[in-house]
Amino acid sequence: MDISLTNSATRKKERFTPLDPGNVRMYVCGPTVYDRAHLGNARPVVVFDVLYRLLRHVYGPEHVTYVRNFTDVDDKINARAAESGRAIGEITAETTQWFLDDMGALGALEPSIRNGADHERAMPRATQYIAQMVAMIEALIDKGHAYAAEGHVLFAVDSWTDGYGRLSGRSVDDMIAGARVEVAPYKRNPMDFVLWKPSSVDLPGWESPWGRGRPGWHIECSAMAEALLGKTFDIHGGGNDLMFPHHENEIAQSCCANGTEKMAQVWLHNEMLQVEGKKMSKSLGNFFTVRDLLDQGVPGEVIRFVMLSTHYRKPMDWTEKKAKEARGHLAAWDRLKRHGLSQELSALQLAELVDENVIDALCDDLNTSGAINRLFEMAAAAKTSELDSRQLRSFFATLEFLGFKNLDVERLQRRSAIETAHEKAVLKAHQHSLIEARAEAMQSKDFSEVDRLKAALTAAGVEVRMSKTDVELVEGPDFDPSKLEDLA
RNA sequence: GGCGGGUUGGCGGAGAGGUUACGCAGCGGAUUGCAAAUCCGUGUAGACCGGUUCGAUUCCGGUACCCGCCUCCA
Repeated sequence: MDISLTNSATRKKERFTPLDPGNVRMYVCGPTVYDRAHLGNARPVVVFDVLYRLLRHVYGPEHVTYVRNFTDVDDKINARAAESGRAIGEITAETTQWFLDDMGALGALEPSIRNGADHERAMPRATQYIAQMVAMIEALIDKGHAYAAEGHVLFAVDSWTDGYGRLSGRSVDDMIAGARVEVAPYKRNPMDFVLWKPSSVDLPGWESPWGRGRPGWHIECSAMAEALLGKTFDIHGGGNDLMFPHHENEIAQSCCANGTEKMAQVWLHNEMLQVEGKKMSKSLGNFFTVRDLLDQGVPGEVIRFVMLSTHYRKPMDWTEKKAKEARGHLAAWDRLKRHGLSQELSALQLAELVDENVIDALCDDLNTSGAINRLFEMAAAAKTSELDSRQLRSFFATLEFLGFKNLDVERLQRRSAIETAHEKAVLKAHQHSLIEARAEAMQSKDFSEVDRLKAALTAAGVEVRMSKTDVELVEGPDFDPSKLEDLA
């Protein structure tokens, strides 16, 4: 069961061989916490969640470490605090929890250290690693890769011309030619980037050998990755817009400070997300967050399905139509589950029931759309099998493995759980009267009473499904129980 | 200007050098008191120009068009 992945560093699909199969280590760049995650932010989370699940399946959950940071020191956060008058810590804590809630709704597992636990440590906050950043910057200065100037510390790209630009396929000369970088007078080379910058009293800052200041962007990932995963680890992931400069700079910092050849063995980058064929942007008015969709009644599973239906290295287009189709598929599978499984699968069963063809698809450079196609095949076979058949159990185990646990896509539109329970009892009563009425009507051939009940139920937003032997009542999105009160 | 990705049937979207992708929609049928759900069947492809080959949508080269990044927006 070999995994192959397209390594951005070599631009080739390569067989994945962990440095230490006993501890496969992956780092994914997490959010800067100043606002709700938008849909584009969700893509790498979902993509790398699938990879995490695959690695756990192949190497064992206790042999995989997945780290994803929260960057909670950044000028965007400072700006947000300044304009809102709120405390920075309040903003970052709130936004961090939003992120966890929203990504959890998408079925994403929380990162963890090896044993599937220790989520807190696997989601490090930049502000908890300032000391490690300072130490790394000092090492860079000692080795001649960085210099202090006017309260700043800068990385000297000319000190590492062999390595700098290798990931993104640019040379320092090329970049200078079309440079749009800030040309600060204290920079030796215009491409030099900030490792540390001075903070005025009104900005967050930490004491350092270069005075009170704060870290530049990039250094937090280098420091946290080293602290939690070591100087060289297996996989580093993120959106492809991070390839330059963020990842390029991370590599420069880590390799030069640690004296290593590589920061990560494999670099993975997902393509960007579009909305209805266009880049998502505030100016086009097609910008929305994951929470916006959830609030509109689009469940996380639908978002996840749409995300996984496009390969991670291709642009992914979010469209209403795709969301609608995804909802339809999940709803059909939910019906299949209610009729096909008499009980939930145990955790023990889950791992062994995961379909090998789905695993094979994922092993082939994370071919998630191939995996979904396999799901359709499995569903077709499962449909015609007996109650609790292996096909059915395997199908739903595989769905759960892929992060689709709750297939009830209409649930967001319904009332709270307590109300739902009450509604179920009400519906049960109506279901019985409908069954009786129909039985009578079958004899008398007078269906007026059946039609009356059915019409009333439909008007109240209940879907009435009649089969030869049974009557099923399902609350639809517009279900309003009050409309059933005067129904006899 | 530099770097990278893409172009498949009405739509979405894969794999494979030669055999049905699949899904949605459409159409036909079965089932059904009606309606759902479900089942069966079915048409439509591979941007353009060359090359390699017995044979390419699949490999190689070129052209056109589209898109992203290089602007701390993932």
